[in-house]
Amino acid sequence: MQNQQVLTKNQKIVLDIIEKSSQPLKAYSILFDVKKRGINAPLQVYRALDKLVEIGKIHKIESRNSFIACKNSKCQITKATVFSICENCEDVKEIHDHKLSEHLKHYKDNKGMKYSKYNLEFFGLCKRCIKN
Amino acid sequence: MQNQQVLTKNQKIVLDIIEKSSQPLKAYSILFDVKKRGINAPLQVYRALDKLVEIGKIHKIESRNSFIACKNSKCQITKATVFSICENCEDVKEIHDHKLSEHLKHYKDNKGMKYSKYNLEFFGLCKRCIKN
DNA sequence: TAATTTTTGTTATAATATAACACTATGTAA
DNA sequence: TTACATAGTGTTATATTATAACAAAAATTA
Repeated sequence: MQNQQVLTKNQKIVLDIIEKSSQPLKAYSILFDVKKRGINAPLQVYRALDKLVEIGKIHKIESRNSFIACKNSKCQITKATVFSICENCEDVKEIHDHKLSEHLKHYKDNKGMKYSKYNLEFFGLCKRCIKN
Repeated sequence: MQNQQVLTKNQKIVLDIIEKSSQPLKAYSILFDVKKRGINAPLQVYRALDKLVEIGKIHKIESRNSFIACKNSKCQITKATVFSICENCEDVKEIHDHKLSEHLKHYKDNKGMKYSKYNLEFFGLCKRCIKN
């Protein structure tokens, strides 16, 4: 199972930083944080990020160029992601909605495409930001 | 109606390039193309792109940092976009699926978020690339 | 062991996007 | 018409995001 794969030193360091953050982090902010742990160059971060995305430990929030840990350790959702993003405070949460996933997973168009992956981002205002 | 808004010179030039392309274009490739028409700097392109996205004439493909014209001139879909992307040939198409849009439009989570927008990108292989 | 693959570290650079400022055009309202 | 506000322009500089290329080290495999 790829999700149980052994991580290398750099991959662990980067994952650790991301998992400790409740919110998505940007590559260069990760770089800043990991400099004290011996990672010096952007490429070292990007390589770790690529791998972590590939094995489903983290996801990329495409519209924000940032990375968030996948809390759902059991199911390897590397291929089907749904996020909610508050456009005011930039709070991001991963959504796990069975009905929605089923709907998307089984989506077929009439163009003969074979889908293997999707990414959905909802934008709006979170509870807190609606009030203020 | 904002979709019938009068466009400025730069906005028209940029939109024209994007509409003539069947595939999404990147900002700097647009810049290259419009240099002969008097647009010299990235910012001029990005400003036009921002506006065109805002009024729904074009959409940004977030995972590709590229821009595609909205063919659907009647409905101003600035807020609800669905794309299919071939990971081999990078062919991108906008999907208009009533059932899917309805489903997404009415999606509610239990977090109290108020959604105003979404973007969905499906990835896979197109008909042609499956064969080859 | 040797061969192969993966990861690392490093420097340099490419690609994507915005800040700041002065100026111009356009719209609006007295 | 004038004044004011708003939106767009042109420009230079710079910030941010991401990858190419190469040599060396580590891990894997046969």
